[in-house]
Amino acid sequence: MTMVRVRFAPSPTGFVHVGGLRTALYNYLFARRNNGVFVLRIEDTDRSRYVEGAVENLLSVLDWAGLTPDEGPQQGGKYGPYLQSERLDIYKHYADRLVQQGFAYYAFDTPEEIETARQKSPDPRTFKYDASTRSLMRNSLTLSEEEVRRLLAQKVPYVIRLKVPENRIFVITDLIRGEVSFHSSQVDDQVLIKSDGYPTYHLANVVDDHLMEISHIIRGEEWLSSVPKHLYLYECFGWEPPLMAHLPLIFNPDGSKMSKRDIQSLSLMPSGKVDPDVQSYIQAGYEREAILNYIALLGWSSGDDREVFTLKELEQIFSLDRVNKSPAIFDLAKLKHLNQQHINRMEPERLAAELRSLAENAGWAIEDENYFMQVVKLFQPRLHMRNDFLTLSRYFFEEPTEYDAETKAKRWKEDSGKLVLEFLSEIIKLTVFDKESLEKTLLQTAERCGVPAAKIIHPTRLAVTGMGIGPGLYEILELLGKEKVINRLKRAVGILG
RNA sequence: GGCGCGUUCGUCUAGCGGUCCAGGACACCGGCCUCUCACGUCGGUAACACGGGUUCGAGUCCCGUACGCGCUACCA
Repeated sequence: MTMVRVRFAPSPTGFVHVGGLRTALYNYLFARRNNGVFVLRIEDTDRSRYVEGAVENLLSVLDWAGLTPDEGPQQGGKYGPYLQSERLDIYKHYADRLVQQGFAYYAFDTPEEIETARQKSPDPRTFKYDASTRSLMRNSLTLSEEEVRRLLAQKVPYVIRLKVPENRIFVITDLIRGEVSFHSSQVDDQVLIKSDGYPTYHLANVVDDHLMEISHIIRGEEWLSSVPKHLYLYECFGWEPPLMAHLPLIFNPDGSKMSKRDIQSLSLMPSGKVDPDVQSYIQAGYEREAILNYIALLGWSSGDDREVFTLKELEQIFSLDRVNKSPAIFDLAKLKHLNQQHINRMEPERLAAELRSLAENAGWAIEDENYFMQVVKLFQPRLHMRNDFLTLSRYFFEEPTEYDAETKAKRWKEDSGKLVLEFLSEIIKLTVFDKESLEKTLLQTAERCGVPAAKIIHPTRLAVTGMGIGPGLYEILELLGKEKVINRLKRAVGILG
């Protein structure tokens, strides 16, 4: 059994796509599950699409996700370099080898000439540079040897094209889709080396996957159609192709492809579209584990009824044969649900640490660690997003300056001020200020005044927190402490009447 | 247009010929819990694209149609 080696091979286009992150995740999980190696290779062979900082961004997102490569531009490895732009001589070497062996040829046609040929062909829509047309073009198959030598010597721009044979059937056994076959008549003489000397994806990919000893290719379905070219390349080189698994695509809620252009700024789901940029979700405050968990579920399921998984758990149970074939639609509601689930299951200490840095970044001064911890515990079960903590728990750190108008209208009645003062006069006497005695005191006060407990509870909550929602009142009061509670009640009654 | 892939509740999915008048999750609706909001819990609405085969029996296998998506670049 040979070593499992997989790769994530993104091209740095400026941002990491949700689908790209899932591809990285699946590769990572497959490697971990099979004690294999996870390779990161940067496919930066398109100079026209070069984006400043794209590689750094990619690296930082992977790092954030915890999908650390075993080999890659940062960690190195014996199969490097891992940036294709640093491997140009390798591709050239292999392309030349194909030309020498007659599997590929030089083509000198300019884009304009090809366009002209297309227009003059019987059906411009189906025109291809292939076995049926290459004899009409300017290439080393139609030109004399001397002419070819002369053109090369004169540095006339050229590309190297793969000479795809006629009447062949290429069959792959995809790990997810089963057998898929293609007739060679539908594949064109793919450019291998562009006129700028850079390789195309197809050449670089095949060469690198072989040289880096990749055992399984796990990538998006958009690549399925180009597999025959790749298979033929492996054949020409005399190499064994890796096993392949083509993943279903991820779409917008309206069924369209997730595209960066669909999104204006950060607003999610403007019109049946969803932001494809992973960075947006990070910035929006989603939990790392929740995002990974969610995208893992887009195209894969565990087989039992469990859906909430940590990365570590996924590493144990992920398998390619539970990946399905049909495309998935990205659903923010489910992401949010999983986000809440992950916050809920987090170790309180860890959540506290996360929330503390969040709060401190927002300018909060946290003096009492233990107090902060108690507040966090109160809110953990009711946080859907960690950012909500800032608005929901603020009254624990500063006195409310405003009182929610809606709650005031609904809960603060004629007698509320009086009842709150009654309650206040009782709790002032308390020597033990815990939730049990507070509850007992409140209930007794209510009974003494002949009103339902709710008539005191709600106004008190509003007075102390400024809000109508939140954790249990007695827990809030206990945690705030006697002094603050007394001050706030007095102040609120003065303001609310 | 050509080629390829896909099609189970609104969404993610389970299902690998009978145990499926189709199960789970999100969302939605209702109940319980309860001082509120959540959490939790109980229940409800809701799907095998269509048409032919094969078979004693099809969501499950085959063919066709429709629809969707991908590829069809000197982009990946």
